[in-house]
Amino acid sequence: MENQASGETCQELQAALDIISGKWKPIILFHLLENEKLRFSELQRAIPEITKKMLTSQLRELEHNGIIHRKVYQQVPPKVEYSMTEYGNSLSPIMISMRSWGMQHLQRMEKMEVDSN
Amino acid sequence: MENQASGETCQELQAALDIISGKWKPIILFHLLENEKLRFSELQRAIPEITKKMLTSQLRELEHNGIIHRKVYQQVPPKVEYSMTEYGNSLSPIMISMRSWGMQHLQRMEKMEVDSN
DNA sequence: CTGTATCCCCTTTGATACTG
DNA sequence: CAGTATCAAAGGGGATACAG
Repeated sequence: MENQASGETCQELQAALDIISGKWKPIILFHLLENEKLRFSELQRAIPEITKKMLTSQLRELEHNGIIHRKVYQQVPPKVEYSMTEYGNSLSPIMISMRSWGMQHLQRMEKMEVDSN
Repeated sequence: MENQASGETCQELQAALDIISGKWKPIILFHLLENEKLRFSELQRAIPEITKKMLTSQLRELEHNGIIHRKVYQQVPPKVEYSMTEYGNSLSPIMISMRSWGMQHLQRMEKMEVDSN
């Protein structure tokens, strides 16, 4: 027990990444951070390539992790709104610094393309 | 062209995550951020569960992205040292904020376990 | 020591149809 | 509208053997 598996040496890193990374989570979070509330169908329109199945599963995971809130209106036809929780909003600093790093990275890549000519 | 696919609406986020996320990259970066230089075999010992194949491929990707430097000593037996590049070190703020968020998240999870009893 | 090359499995993702 | 169920496809990752 005193000698942890290395995977656990940076559990915190993994824990954070498990929540925000993946094929769809970043863009879902992006939209929910920008929009306060979004219905299921609005998210689908915002992310046309995603399937219902994937959208549902990713939203469920985020909800389960306490990042987003799912509000169901008991009516027909159904209406469900998703929004960031207060806890979810605590991810903002990370998201912001990643976006700014990523932006610089994309510019750097672009520049390297050009320079290699 | 004026109407981007939504996946591209947050390209920066994806770009950053592509580099730091994955099954092995976080822990590889973790070790290289803490150790200045590490040989291939030292990384293997630090991450016992990883296979050579995976370690090699992940290091290659990080190198290709300019995050780490690979220094080969032309000798027999071979010796290769990996280290963060200056550019790679620019990831530090992100890594640090992710670790601290992750740490709080783990505590929160733990607390919720307890509270549910 | 520092890798490559194969082969195989298994999870993740996607396509599609169906439902309350 | 907001999902679920099912099945098929794809790709990542592991085990192992080989190589410079």
